[in-house]
Amino acid sequence: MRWTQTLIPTLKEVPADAEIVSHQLLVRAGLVRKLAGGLYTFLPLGLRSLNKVAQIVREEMNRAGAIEVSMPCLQPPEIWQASGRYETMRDALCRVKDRAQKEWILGPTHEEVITTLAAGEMNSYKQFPKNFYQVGIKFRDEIRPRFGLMRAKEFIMKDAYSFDTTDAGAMESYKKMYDAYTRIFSRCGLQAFPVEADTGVIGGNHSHEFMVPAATGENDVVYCEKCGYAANIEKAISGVPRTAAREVGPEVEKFATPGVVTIEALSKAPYSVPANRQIKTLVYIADSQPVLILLRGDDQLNETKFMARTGAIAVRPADAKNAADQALFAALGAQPGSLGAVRNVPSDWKVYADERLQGANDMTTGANEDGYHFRNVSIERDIRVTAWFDLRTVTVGEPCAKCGGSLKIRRAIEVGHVFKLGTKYSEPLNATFLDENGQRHPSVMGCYGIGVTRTLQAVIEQGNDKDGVVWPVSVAPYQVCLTPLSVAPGSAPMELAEKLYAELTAAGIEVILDDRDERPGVKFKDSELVGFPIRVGIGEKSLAKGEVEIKPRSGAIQAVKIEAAASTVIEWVQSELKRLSPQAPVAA
RNA sequence: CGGGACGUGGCUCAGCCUGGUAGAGCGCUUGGUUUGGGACCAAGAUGUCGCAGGUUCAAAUCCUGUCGUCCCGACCA
Repeated sequence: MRWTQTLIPTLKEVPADAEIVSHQLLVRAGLVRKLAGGLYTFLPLGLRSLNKVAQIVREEMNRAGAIEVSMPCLQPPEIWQASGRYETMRDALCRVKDRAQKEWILGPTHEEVITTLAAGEMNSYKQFPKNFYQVGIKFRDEIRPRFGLMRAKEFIMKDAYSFDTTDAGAMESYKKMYDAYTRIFSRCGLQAFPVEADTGVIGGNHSHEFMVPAATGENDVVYCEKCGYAANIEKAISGVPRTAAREVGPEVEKFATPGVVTIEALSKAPYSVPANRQIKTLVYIADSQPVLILLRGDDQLNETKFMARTGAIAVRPADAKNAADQALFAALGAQPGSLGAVRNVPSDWKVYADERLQGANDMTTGANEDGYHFRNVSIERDIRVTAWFDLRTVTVGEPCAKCGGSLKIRRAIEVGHVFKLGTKYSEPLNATFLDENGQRHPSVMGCYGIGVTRTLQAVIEQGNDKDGVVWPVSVAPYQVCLTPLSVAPGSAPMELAEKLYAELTAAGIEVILDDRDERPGVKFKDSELVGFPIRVGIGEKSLAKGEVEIKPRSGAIQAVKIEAAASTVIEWVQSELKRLSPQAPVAA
């Protein structure tokens, strides 16, 4: 491709609406342009890189035995009602109406569609196992799209769905995808690692996310360097000890704490109750029902755990500023800051307590009377706890639950997610098969997603420097940029550039020839901004010495004899591709 | 949905407080000089100052509303 024949609108200045470096570079390097919030047009170079990620995904999915299909974006709401997600994912669904005012859903994911297909076509155990995948557009009504392609209203996703006859078979399918994902991200030059994850509204009972470490990521990952434990903070557990039991105190005692409405205030003089001897009482509304959540004063609630443990679909904290919620505080008898669960708790309210409080005594908590607290509280003696769960958020430095090592936390971008679904969709949508004995069973499913557009941006987020993008050769829009410093037809640099272009192209190398009549500085800066992995500089100066200049994007310029230029470039590209290919190939 | 910031030429921004002629740099067009790290000179084109009301003799500027964008939170595969 010649530079002048495509469209590469590079920008010197940082776009005002791009916050993180990968988003800035996507725009500055002329890869994408925004149409509206969360909606992007892919320009020629951006599309090339996107397609390369998609191609790597396809190759590895095929290698793992998955088969490609293509499903409609426009989906009937009926199948969403059947699975129950018409309600549970309601807020994330983009809905449209046709001329007859019939509602359609712009698919955010395709479990319902593929399961409907399987229900019709996969009726015998002899047809199993199968793993269907597609690469296509997904729609999410994101509350707040941000960071360019990272969280968009419309994006490209690879989604795969496996169907097995047994749980063990489903585990095997899961493992194949897990391995394929490892290979995919490795080939994209990404340092991605799997972590244990919550299953959210997708459902199922076993799940890993593939994370790319990045300060700008939207996820916190808890990990242990000693044993390799890693989990999304929404799921992570730790080995923190339970609250130390003390000698059982006397009766609960009320004491005045005028104006004290925070854990911190109570921990200071004259009260001096350490946060770890306080019980924090939160009022939540879970699926329209008020509940109390008890945590130790120095712990934070993990809402994802709360939802996962209780099965709640919609939860929110009661809001003292919300008139409707005031009735809840009135029922308890106090405002936030003086709440507790020792008395005044309506008998139909569930009280969930974090396991760290099990057996705790000599605790202090709100008295459900503004300006008063109780001390000498023994939680099992004085509080009606409906159920004990792990509800707290892990913090840095806590002991690993598996090995006792010190846990760390880092930010990361979620680029892939694998789920073992079980029969969550096959049962309601009647995806059943007959076994050898003529018995009908629901198929055992798994689902596996990769955010292709997000992966592309993650590659940039991980690969850049002050001059621009630093692409891995596997994902770069072009592998080589030929930069003749004179483009006059018939000039020596241009003649050689044309010759190298033909040779490299014939060898299967992807080349762009910068045939713009621009000054050298402009061409060098642009090639670095766009980030082509290798640049061949062809100017009168080096030609006079019988040489060209080969400059890897992240390495030093080297002078190479003209005769050796093409072979040097070819070898370099091939060795880079080999370096990015996974060490241990998986058998098909 | 709550909090905050911002909407001025294709891009980045100034001007607004204190109302009165719409500006700069980059980019673009033309000509010339340049030509190994984002050149220089000259000439030029490009704006209903997001939109709608209001105040005023007069509004980019003040007021109200609205739409959009970005950030934080909430929320979220």
